[in-house]
Amino acid sequence: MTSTTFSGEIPLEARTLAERVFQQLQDAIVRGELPAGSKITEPGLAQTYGISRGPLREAMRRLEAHRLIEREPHVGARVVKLSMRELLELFDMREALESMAARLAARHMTVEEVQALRDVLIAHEEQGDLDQAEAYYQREGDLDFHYLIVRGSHNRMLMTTLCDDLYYLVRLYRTQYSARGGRPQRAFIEHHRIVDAIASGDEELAEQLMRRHVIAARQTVAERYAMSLDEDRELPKGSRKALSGRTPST
Amino acid sequence: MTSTTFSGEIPLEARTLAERVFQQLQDAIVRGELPAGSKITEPGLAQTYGISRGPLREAMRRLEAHRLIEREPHVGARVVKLSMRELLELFDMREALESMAARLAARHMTVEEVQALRDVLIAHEEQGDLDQAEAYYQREGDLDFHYLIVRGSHNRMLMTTLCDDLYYLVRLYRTQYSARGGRPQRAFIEHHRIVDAIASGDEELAEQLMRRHVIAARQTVAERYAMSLDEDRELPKGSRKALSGRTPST
DNA sequence: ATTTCCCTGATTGTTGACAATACCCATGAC
DNA sequence: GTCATGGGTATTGTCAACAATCAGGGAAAT
Repeated sequence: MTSTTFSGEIPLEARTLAERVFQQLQDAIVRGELPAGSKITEPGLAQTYGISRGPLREAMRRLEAHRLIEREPHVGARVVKLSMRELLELFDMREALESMAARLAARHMTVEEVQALRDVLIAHEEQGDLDQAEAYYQREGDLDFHYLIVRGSHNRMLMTTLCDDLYYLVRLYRTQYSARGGRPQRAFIEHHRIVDAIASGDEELAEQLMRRHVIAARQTVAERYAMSLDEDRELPKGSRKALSGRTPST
Repeated sequence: MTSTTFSGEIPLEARTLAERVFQQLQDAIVRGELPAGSKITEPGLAQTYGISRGPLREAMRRLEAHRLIEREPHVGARVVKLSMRELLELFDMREALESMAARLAARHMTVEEVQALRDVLIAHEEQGDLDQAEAYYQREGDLDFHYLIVRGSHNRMLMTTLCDDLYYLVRLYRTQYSARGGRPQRAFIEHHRIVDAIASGDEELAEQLMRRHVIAARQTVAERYAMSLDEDRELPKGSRKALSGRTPST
């Protein structure tokens, strides 16, 4: 699979060069092929992708707007490097927006959409039992769950903000901190409760459950970070492998 | 005042052409000089601003990312036209993000920042009493209030999303529907209560008050819209002057 | 030895021209 | 009269070359 199949919108095989290279770069960044913090040089990338600098610069402008790269005039661009502070900020954004999405989903989702949501949950669990090491699908499956809820909100602005912006940052973070899905069983339970609330049309409950779900994930990340700092203090010269292994799925 | 003085970030006199024309276009769209729905042609704008199409296209790509224009490949771009549905979606986004901002502001704002907030409120009220017809400053003053709270959240991601994206859409809506600030006295009261909650560090209350504040504004818009539809039905051939006059300030 | 200055190389910003695509309107067939 | 079809024109997409700016290193002065 070359393209992500994630963005929901049909790729339409990208009618324009700038569009295509934008998607390719977005994917490359999120997958870690372009490492976080690495410098991006226009002639280099232009040659790599076999295009001119014109469309490339337009693609970079879009990446900049999506917060995936950072530019400084006359100096250059680098792949964004999420600090822990920014990661926690991201969780606050998700708490606000996804809880709203859950409320709207409880209000607007059709029975077919709710069924699709349950199907994803089931597939997600089977995948998790089947091959726990195959974290890639789990990660995507997890985001697919959240993604379906956001779509269920029937709020286009919310959809683009979350799916086109924030979720790519989430994936970038998971790549950057090599975060494989953690605390799966608890997340599964929470997912089920959220779906039930949505299915029963209980807006207030759906919002509240999603809010706590995101908060719990945020807290786990914060605690793991504090722990990694403690380890660093105990082993002052030790190689710091930040937040490796497992971080919570949401 | 050429530049908006609103975006908070120091303009730095825009080191690059693309940056400058982006800000100019952003301002022109929000102020209604480029009418909503009007087509944008690249050679035309390039000549208008005296630049080449290269930087112009980069600026347009940024405007597209900020949802101020809409592009279709090989066809062209037009200034976005906010439908009532999208406007209500915008209010949902604001409810989610600004209530979060208010909570974070109650947690993080310094006493100096709270004082600046009170100063803006006072100036806002004096302006409102002084010259009620001078709606421009009132509009900006109102947004400045919300803007300061968002800054007080000390969450950069929230700041850019609200101040760089959503608030420009709010201003565009106000221009598009020629919405002069309405229900001022009630909004004033609500603003004061929000500030008091923030000053006392009551996160829960600040969030809740801001949420209701946005919801009230949303509801007023929705009611006025329904009323305008009724008028249209009573006067079937009548010229429909959508939502003219007064819409709520927030 | 350290600091300052300048110079060189490379990268970014900008431009104008060329190619491809889509809209518009006129022409013709039914 | 209405609809399909074709060419002309304007606009968008892309490219390669030119100008402006910045980073790094070396030489000279203190």
